[in-house]
Amino acid sequence: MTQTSSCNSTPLVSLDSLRANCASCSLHQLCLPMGLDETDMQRLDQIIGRRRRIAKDEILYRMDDPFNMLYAIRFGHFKTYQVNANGERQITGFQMAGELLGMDAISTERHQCDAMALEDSEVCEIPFRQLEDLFGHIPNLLRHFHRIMSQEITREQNVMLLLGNMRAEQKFAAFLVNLASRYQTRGYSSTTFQLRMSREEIGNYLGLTIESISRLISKFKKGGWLRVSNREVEILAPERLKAIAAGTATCS
Amino acid sequence: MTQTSSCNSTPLVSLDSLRANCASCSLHQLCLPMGLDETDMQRLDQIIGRRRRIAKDEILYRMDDPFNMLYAIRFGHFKTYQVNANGERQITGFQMAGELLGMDAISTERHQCDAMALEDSEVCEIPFRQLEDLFGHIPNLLRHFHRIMSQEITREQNVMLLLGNMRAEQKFAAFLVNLASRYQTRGYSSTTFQLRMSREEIGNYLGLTIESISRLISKFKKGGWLRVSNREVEILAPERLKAIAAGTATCS
DNA sequence: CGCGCAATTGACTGCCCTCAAAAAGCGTGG
DNA sequence: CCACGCTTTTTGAGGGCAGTCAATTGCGCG
Repeated sequence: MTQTSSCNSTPLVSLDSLRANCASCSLHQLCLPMGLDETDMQRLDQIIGRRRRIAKDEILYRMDDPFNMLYAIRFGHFKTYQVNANGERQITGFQMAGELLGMDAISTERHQCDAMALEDSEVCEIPFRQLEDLFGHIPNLLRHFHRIMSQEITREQNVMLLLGNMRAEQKFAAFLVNLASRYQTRGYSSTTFQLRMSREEIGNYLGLTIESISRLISKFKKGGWLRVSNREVEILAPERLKAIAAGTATCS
Repeated sequence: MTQTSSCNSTPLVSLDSLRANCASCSLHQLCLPMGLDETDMQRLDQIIGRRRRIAKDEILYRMDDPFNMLYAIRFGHFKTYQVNANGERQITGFQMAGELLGMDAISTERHQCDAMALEDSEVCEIPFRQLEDLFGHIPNLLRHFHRIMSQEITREQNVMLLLGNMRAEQKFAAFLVNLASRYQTRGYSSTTFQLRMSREEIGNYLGLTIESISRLISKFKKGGWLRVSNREVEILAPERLKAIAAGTATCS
C-alpha cells in the first residue's frame, strides 16, 4: 500500500517497476503481446500506462463509466456482472491472469458491466486510443487483438449453451472443467486449485441458487468425483466430470 | 437460381449487379461501411466478393468449417446455434439485415456455430484477409469493426442476463422488446412485424419449451398486451412489455 | 377433402427454488 | 485459549414454475 513515493521522500520502488514490461512478464505468451517480436513488444510497453493494484472486493470499473482503458490481468481474479433494473446481478464471467477486461465498452465508449476483484489483484492499464494507433504499425498486434475479441464472443456463446441447455449438475461440472482447463493453460494443476469465488457467486453465474451449488458439491463428493474443503477443490475423476459436462453421463 | 452467367451465353444480369455496392445499399448506415466517405466505401466495395443468396433452411456455414469470410446480411434473417455432444442445439442469436455473421470464427479460423437462413436471404461475402489489409489504410473502418465486435459481446452478455436471471414471462417480453427495437432501427414498425422464427426456435433461444412459449403468447393475448396470429405480431402495450422485460411489472 | 406439420391446451411430474434451521469458518477480544 | 458474533455453507422440508407427456386444434397444401 505504501509502494508509491511521495514527492519529497526517497521512492520505495523505482518508477520503472510500476511500468509494464511485457517481455519480462510470464504471461506474454497468453496476453495481448502474444507472438510479437522484441521491438514490437517494447513499443507496446511504451503505451501501457502503469500497473494498478486492485484490492479484494474493489471495483476496477463500473457500468456507465467512460471507457479509456483496457485492462490486462497480471495476477488475481475478477468477476464481471451486469445489474438489471431491479438491482439484481448476473455474473457474466470470471477472469484470471492473462485475460483482457473492458472490451464490451468499445462500442458505446462506456462500460457495460461492473468488474470487481475477487482477491488482491494487479492489472496493466492499456490506453485504448494509443493501442488503436499502434494497430496501424503492428499488424500482428491487431491480428491477435481480433483473436482475443473473437475468443470472448465464443466464450460467451458457450455460457449461453450452459445457461440455456444444461441441467444443474451438468452446469456445475462444466464450470469445474472450464476452470481446470484454464489453470492448466497457465501451468497450474488442473486437478487441485482454489475457488476464488463464493458458492453464491458460482450459483449466480450458473443460474442456480447457493443451496443448489451446495447440494451439488455434496453429491459430487458422495459420488467420489470431487474432494472439497471450503474453497480448496480436488478433482478426483476428471474424465467423469467431463462426461457429465458433455451430457454423456449423469451423477446417478 | 439462374442468375449466374455461363461462359458462352448472354448474361441474364450484369456481373456488376452481383458485386456489392455499399454506397447504393440502404444498410450502409448500419452495416460495416458506416461512417466511411465515398472513396473509402469504394475501396471496401472492391474487396467484397459477391452477393450470395441463401434459401430458407439453407446453411451459410457450419461449425468447424474453415473461416475465410465474414457475411453482412443484405436482407433476410438467420439463426446461429451451437450443437453439443448430444446433438442438442442452443440458438445463440437471431440476425437480421445489416448485421455481421462469422466473427466468432476469427480466433480459431474455424466457425464455432452453424448459421442457417430463416427465410430466403442474401449476404455480402467479405474476405477477411483482404479486410485486414484494408484496416491499415482506413482507420475509420477498423474503428467501426471494433465497435461491431464489441457490440456483439454486449449483446451476448444481455442474453446471459436473460437466460440466467429471468423468469419465463420476463424472457419472452424481453425477446419481443428486443425485436421491436431492432425493427425500429431499420425503419420498420416497432409494433407490428412478422416473426421469422418458429415457436420452437424462440423457446430454444430463451431456454424454454415450445409449450411454454405457446402458453406465454396466450397469457399476453389475454392480458391485452399482444395480438398474435400465426407469426404476425402486434404489440398493443409496448410500455407494459418493457416493464415486464425490466422486471418492474408482472403479467398478473 | 385429407394429409402432415405446427401450435395450443390440459393434466401431471419433477427439478430446482424458497424458507428455515443448524453447522462450520473466521476474525475479534477477553 | 476459549467465548462470542457474524458470515458462509450445509442440510432438510415443502412448494411452485416450467417441463413432460398426450390429445386436440388449426393451418397450408396437394
